[in-house]
Amino acid sequence: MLTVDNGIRYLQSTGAKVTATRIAIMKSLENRNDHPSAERIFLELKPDYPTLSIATVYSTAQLLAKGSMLRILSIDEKKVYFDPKMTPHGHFMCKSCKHVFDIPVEFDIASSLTPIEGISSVEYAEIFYYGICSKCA
Amino acid sequence: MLTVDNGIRYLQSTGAKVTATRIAIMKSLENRNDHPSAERIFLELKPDYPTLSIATVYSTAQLLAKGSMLRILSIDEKKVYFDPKMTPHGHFMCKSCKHVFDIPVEFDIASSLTPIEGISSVEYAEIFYYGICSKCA
DNA sequence: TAGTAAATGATAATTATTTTAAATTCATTT
DNA sequence: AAATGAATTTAAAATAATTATCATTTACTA
Repeated sequence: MLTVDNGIRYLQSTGAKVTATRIAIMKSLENRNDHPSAERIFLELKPDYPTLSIATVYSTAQLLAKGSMLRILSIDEKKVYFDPKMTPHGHFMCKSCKHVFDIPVEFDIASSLTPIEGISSVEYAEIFYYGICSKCA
Repeated sequence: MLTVDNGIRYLQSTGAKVTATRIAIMKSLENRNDHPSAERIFLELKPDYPTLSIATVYSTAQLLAKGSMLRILSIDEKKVYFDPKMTPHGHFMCKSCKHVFDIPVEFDIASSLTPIEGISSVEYAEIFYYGICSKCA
């Protein structure tokens, strides 16, 4: 789970530096169950961190994703969404308003994949559902 | 299934025009089991259709997707891939070489989703696996 | 086959993300 | 506590995929 504490431990374990900016980004991500874009994180932090650059949001997210503390969803062709909730679940995106909902999944997706010719290793899996949400219907 | 004949019937059924360009694009997509990008289709057709514009590739693909003759995969955050194989299956993408493999799926993904608060209708579902392919391992 | 709405093609515009290079900051050593 | 060196941040420019624009062409209907 992504918490500031876990994040700091992860950074230290890899020799990366624990900076105020990284802590701020991790803090804004911990305990969320929505799926913010890079810009949203950037805008939320901007008031308190006026010198924050959006490039740093992207690079920190990639760092956290590498440590499995964050998932970067390519559920939409336009932009990427971050998901700090690392327990297994799927996602539904409303094609109209682009809102992303969490979806419970009963089966273990990644290990539902039996060995297949040409594939060496599976890191993770995603289930994406697309449709229309109640508000947009 | 996307064939030129089915595509023409679909276009006619919606009142859309059956143009030489659209037929060419459908022809290049029918019977494929790879996952070409817009640029790939464009480059493949360019020699025979020198005036083809990539904008037309995109718009025709969207048209075909609307008629469920094609799926537009957002498996990668960088670009979109077209998949003319409409029988249910999942996809694996190698994070290194970006190659996309078809993956058989036993269960019916879209209907595995029980009614959920806030969701009105589910159009389709995707399972994406990410990892490393044998060539890149 | 003339009229008309739709499609095409070339190019410009848009936008998310990455790169670059200089400036800053962190962690460590003196 | 100051100095050092490497990693990080920032601001801006670069990149690249997709979409919008609009003049021209085309397909279909009457």
